[in-house]
Amino acid sequence: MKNKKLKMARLENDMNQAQLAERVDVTRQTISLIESGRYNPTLNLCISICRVLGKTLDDLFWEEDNEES
Amino acid sequence: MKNKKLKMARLENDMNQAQLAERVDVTRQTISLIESGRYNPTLNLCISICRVLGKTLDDLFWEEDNEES
DNA sequence: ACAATTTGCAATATTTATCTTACATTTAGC
DNA sequence: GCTAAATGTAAGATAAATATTGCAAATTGT
Repeated sequence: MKNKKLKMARLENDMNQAQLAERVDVTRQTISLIESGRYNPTLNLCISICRVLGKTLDDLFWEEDNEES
Repeated sequence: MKNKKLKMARLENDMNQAQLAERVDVTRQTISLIESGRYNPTLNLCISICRVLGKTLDDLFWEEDNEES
């Protein structure tokens, strides 16, 4: 389950993975793996990402249990 | 920085730490340390907690940068 | 098509979240 | 005040998040 919202928010902010990674002080691979849904990131990292991208946790990391399927 | 919101949501649901821990499949200590702000939990754990307590990530784990001080 | 940039991905190493066990402290009922 | 339940906390072990390096694949602009 890829994290499309994160990728879109990043692109809205005109950043590539490397730039976002530097801003939140992780490696590019970490960002890549979060976007591809293969990492289970730390809350603090999620918050840092949200702050940089001007979003909230719900915006980027929350999914309603009743997402229209 | 304690997580008061989490503790309050837990009490609203009439649960003690042990019960919440069992529901989200971690140990009581993990819940205790998250509430006391000493743990940096995993996103998936945060989401599990939210689901059990009927809250969202923003409800329990987000703080506006401009919280009135 | 070519070159440059961006992204995906794999193996190994390091750090950190979480577990296990156990005990101390606080809180609530009686 | 006593007792039981709830919570705080600590040390060592384990699992998982993240780093590091390097290269391959995909994307973009020319």
